[in-house]
Amino acid sequence: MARKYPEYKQLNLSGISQEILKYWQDNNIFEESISSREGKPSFTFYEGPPSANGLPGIHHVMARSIKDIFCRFKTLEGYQVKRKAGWDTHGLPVELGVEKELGITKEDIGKSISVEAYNEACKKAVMRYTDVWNDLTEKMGYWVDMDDPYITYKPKYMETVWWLLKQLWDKDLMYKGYTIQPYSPKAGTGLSSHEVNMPGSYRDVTDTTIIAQFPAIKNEAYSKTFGDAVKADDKVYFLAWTTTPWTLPSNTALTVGKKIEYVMVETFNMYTHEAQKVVLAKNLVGKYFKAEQKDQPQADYDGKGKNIPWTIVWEGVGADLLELRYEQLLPYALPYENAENAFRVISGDFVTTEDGTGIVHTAPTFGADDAKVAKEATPPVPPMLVLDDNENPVPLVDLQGKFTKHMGEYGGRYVKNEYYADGEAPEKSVDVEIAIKLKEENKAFKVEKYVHSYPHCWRTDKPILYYPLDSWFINVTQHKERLVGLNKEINWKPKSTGEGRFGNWLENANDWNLSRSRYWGIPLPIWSTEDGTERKTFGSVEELKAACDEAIKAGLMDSHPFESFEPGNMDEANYDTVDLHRNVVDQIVLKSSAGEPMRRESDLIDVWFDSGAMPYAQLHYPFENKEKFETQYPADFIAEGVDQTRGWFYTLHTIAGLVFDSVAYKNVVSNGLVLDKNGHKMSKRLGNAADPFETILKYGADPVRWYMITNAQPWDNLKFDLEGIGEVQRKFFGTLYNTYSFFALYANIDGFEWNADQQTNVADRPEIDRWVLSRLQVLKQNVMNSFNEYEPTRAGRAMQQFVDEELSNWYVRLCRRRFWKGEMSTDKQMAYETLYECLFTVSQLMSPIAPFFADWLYQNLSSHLPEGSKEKSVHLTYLGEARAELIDERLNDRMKMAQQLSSMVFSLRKRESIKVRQPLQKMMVPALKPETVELIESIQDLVLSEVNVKELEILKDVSGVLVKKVKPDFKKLGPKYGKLMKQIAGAVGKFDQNDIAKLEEQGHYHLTLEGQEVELLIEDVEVSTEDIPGWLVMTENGITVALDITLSEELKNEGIARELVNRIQNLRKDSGLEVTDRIALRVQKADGLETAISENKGYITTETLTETLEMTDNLTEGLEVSFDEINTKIHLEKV
RNA sequence: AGUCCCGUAGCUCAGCUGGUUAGAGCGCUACACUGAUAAUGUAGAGGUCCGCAGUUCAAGUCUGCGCGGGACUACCA
Repeated sequence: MARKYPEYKQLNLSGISQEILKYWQDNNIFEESISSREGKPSFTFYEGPPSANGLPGIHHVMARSIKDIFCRFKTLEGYQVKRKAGWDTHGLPVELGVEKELGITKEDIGKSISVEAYNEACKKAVMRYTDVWNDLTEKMGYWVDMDDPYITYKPKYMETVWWLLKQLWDKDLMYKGYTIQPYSPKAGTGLSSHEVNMPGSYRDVTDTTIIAQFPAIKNEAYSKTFGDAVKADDKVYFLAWTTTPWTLPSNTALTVGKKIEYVMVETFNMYTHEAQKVVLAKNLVGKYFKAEQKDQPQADYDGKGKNIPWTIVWEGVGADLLELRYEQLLPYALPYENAENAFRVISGDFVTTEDGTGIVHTAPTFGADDAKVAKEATPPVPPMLVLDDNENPVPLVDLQGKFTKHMGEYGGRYVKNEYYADGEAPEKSVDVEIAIKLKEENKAFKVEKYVHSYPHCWRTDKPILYYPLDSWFINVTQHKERLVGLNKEINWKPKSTGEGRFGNWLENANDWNLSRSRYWGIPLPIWSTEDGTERKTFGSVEELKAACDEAIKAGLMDSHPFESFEPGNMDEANYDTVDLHRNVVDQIVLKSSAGEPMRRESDLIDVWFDSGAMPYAQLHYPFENKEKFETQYPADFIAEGVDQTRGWFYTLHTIAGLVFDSVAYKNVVSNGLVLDKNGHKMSKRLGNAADPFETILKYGADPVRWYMITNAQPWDNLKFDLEGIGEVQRKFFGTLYNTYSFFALYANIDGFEWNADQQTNVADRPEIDRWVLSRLQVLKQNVMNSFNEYEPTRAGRAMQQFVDEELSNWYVRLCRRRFWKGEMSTDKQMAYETLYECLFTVSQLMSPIAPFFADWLYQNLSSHLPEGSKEKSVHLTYLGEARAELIDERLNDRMKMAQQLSSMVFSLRKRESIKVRQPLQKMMVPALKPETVELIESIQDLVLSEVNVKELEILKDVSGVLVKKVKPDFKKLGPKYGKLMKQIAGAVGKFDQNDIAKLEEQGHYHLTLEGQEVELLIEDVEVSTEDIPGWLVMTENGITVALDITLSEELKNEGIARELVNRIQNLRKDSGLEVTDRIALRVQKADGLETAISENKGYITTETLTETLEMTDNLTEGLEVSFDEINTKIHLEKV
């Protein structure tokens, strides 16, 4: 007989993944899953481009599973789901990698290596790991079109980015500014706020901190403010704290809070022991002065010890201190302009008295707040900018992070020891040296080590500097409201990320700093005249080419970089003649309206702009694909990690909002982190990172995906535990595999063949079939709803529950006999059809999450079907709607009852140690309500066969036999009686059998509680039975079961027969017989065995497929078996 | 400091619009079953549902205040 349904020896999920993957590749299943939906409504997904410059981790499997699930599901629903892969190719990580490889630094670029060669190296490096990524993509079963990915360094992509910038320019949303920015001297670039806020960039560091003493200048204002508190020869200092002593030479102001209370304290310097008076915030006094020493006579101080006396000699508020002046602390240099306005006390809102002294050291060149308050003061406080050799104003620290020559003995030294190459850092950092110097000069009030968190460059790992840089900005602030409004149209999963995290972020959004002073990226398409009075921006190669033509005519340029480019020709070959990177465009000198040369603004744009531009740039919009773009914008769905909230999610949203006044995506899933099993972050350093390839190879992609999706909601962090995958493998996939194997085994024996057109009528099938089909349709509804609501966890868990509990451990278990017995029959046919349908539907429903196994299952089920009635893959099938007409909730109630009754009988058997193989005569179930009676009648056969009992009697209400119990229905009574509820419950609890009888007879019961009349209705309570005197009884959830455990001879013999059958079956199996083999059986005689066999001969022989059964006295061969009190031997052979 | 998430059995997690014995799986113990067997059934042990206060007849569930864990944002002088 031909086997229609493949049978397997064991489940090998990893093998299945590989085998199915090959099948997909050989048959172009992915391509067909898209082409077969041509003309159907499209569902648009945008792939967030990974950078192929680094290796993928296990968290990528998580993120990509989520993406894949919804794309596959929508395909099943009939949508056409195009998904183009993409690569993020620009940016600092690539550059730094290349520098390291070539052994160069940023300074060498353009000198020892040409920009062109450097960019070429970057281009090569960036795609280095594409193979690894593609490999993972395939092995994990992520379907995305990798043959034609968008690549951000391609001319077409870059041209669209230029076009977008031009749109912003035309809307007057771009401007050049000068701001204090996070700057990484080692990387040689400013960092965007997203970069500074990358997870892990803030780190605890120990710095030398100084409370410096700024000597007050004794002028008119000074006398006016302090009056009698100060004497002519007093030394008075303002105390200000800094964690960055290297900024002290750049100090140009002190900032106080107007309303903060300040005091002047008369005391001694702890290092020089000189007498002095210091000013600081009043409520920080306790932090620096010991209470015991307060108001001790100054004259008693010995000038050495630590018990320094102190006395408050003046009190006031910040406003009193404004415009006081002080001597420059470290006079290395003066601001090149308006130096007379420096070294004053000014006010600022941000001053607090939480730490420090309540007076803030202000260095406008190295602090964003500092620059702001300095600018706002009247007159403005100048920043410490000095003139370099070219007469250009520069700060006292250069772009490498070194002090300039203006800094005397410190000139040329790095301001932080971390910036030195390994082993070259001096023992004392400049911070420490400055501290020593200040101590010696009586300008340090206190020096100490301090641990605080400080941002680090995410790539170089070195601390960042805040540094004044020229920059181009996108004016986001202006359209903040609109962006917030658009965000409300987006369906966020989870909601809180959108409303809370992302929403708050938008509301506080700052202008987007686009500038990056690097080489490998998309150049700003802005050309300026020397003095910056005229600027031009280009939104296409064509425009730029025209401008070049003009420049050449004017003699500003010799050669034409786009000589052979043909405007309007969209061929790849044409675009291959263009390169828009710095090595080319920096050579372009254009002509201003006055004939002056114009050069390009030297910065590149933030790479985040590249990725945020992908909806447009992947299609080379608007130069090509206009119609296609219309149908694919905005995205229906995107997904990335929650860490992208301020990354890709933000840039997509901002560009869409500012340029198109639209959302870029309608639904977004932001998934949480993948942590190790102890809840710690995975990192290569700690060695707790799981390798995605190893994991997939070992377990197969499906269990990994299934585990990740079902273990926790995607947006909760996942505690990734390999044992959890093992559990999924055993419990879910193992069970489903067993169910299929069971089906295949018997379907092949019986020659069952699925035929969609010749089905038995579902309505005619047995209760249990209709039940499981009803459950199946409920499952289908649940799963489809869950997927449509972007709740994959719910969908997965529902399937798991169905397969394990309902299909395998209830349906198949109860129906086993239907498959075993005898020849093919209608009932068998029905059982096969039912089980087939369940497996088939499950294969479809699970395919988004477990694409390989689902397809394997589907193909096993369908390979024998005639052409035209099957698809090549489950992923090409159409799911269709759930068949609501098959759902019958009452069936479900009945089945629940059956399960409960069975479990109760098992429990009773267990209590009396009567094994299930021993048949029992009778069980009784009391049922008071007619519905319950009906319910039990409908499932009694099921229960009886499950628990091996011969009859079930339903005890209708026979007073005296049953002991009843009554329980108030809180939901009904609560609202009616409110506070009396407790008393009612107490009274009802005390009802005896007579009270219950009375309530049941009359339908109501009168109670007087706390003087209040209570009329208790029968509907307000639940009456149940609790006991049947004289029987073995159990009660659970209001259902009672009684079991007759007396064993007649007949029952005993039947039990023995069953034991024997069991032993024979084991022997059959051990002898390696097929389940269909027929046997000749010989059994040695034993006490009590013969009658048992003769009474049950028919049963024994059919069960074991025995042709001849012989009882002998002396069986020499054969297996010894013993059970109950019987010892015998059995022997069988195949006939 | 602010915003958001989380806190239920040893572990991983359910618990809908408040309703009176708080659930599942894994793990553990014991017993059974075993022609699906890398399964399965039954029973047992294991919970002040983070704490406190409030609203309510009734709170794991709603509100407030704390505590603990996490993510993010700002600042970190």
